[in-house]
Amino acid sequence: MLAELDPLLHSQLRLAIVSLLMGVEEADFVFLREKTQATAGNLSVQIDKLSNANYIEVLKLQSGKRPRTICRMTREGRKAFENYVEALKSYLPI
Amino acid sequence: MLAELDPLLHSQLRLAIVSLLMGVEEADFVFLREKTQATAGNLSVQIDKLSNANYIEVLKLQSGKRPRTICRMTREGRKAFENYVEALKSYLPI
DNA sequence: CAATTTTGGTTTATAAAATAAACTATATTA
DNA sequence: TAATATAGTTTATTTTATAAACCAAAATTG
Repeated sequence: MLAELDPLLHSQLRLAIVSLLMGVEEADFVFLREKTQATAGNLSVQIDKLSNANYIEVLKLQSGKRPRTICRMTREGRKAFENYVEALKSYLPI
Repeated sequence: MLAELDPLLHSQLRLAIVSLLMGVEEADFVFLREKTQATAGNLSVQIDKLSNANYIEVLKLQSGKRPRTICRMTREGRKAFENYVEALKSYLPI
């Protein structure tokens, strides 16, 4: 009862990022910024943290065009999210 | 979609405190410390924050015996918790 | 086409939060 | 009665979140 809450996911912005990514194959920086309403700086930092933890995979494209940063969940990230959700349930009347 | 998460409740320890209090009429400091495994200092600080926000009501008894700090949810606190749970659902596959 | 603005970010500085360590006062025990 | 334990609070430290300042390339404008 009252399981540990993965601190990497227990943060509003990172949870939002992961929650969005769980629903799609992949999403880019601009999409995430618009959906989360975060500032670019904040989003950049949090994407890095998720990436360093290997919860998401980040591809930085530079194809003559403007840069494009594409994110997607890793298997490890999906597992972590599922664990987080289970852990959360121990706190909630669900 | 992706509702605001009340920062006062989106904290593992405070969420634990509130989650425990939601299940009972009242609980004292020692009970909360044992259940949450928090240090007394940390627990004390977080109880203060919840109390200052009027999410919980705190009674400090000094009846010749050792001190006894009793906490219980306020109506406002219950409402806040319910809102928080609803908001969380926008992030989760529930 | 040169200057300006916009886009898509990163880096760094600041503010806020969580947490533990140090401390206090009373009570209990040896 | 001296030592220890209990029930906390206060303060200092570490960590985290967040925004502001910055940068390079692309698009726009006059």
